[in-house]
Amino acid sequence: MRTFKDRVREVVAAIPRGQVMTYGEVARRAGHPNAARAVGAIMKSNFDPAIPCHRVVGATSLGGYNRGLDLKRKRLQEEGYAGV
DNA sequence: CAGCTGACTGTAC
DNA sequence: TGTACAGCCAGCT
Repeated sequence: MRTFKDRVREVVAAIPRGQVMTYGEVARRAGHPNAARAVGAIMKSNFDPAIPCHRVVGATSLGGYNRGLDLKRKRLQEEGYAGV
């Protein structure tokens, strides 16, 4: 039984380079439209380098990053994200 | 098993 | 335009 967490990890890992997704979008893609908070809580606990959690941003803010928000911004800019 | 926590989101002032 | 409040869900203790 894949938990919501596992699906979120898959969804985030499937985000193409240069593109970002909001917590709400990820939650929706994972099957839970209103579980944006749960997504954030999961990302926080997830230190797997295979998960580009820096591509997950908030709808009104950048959100956060377990390895340093500065690194997140840097990566997004390098990938071509103009939302910074 | 029940309660608390959190990288959210949308609405209201 | 910016800040504050309430509602929402799953994971973890």
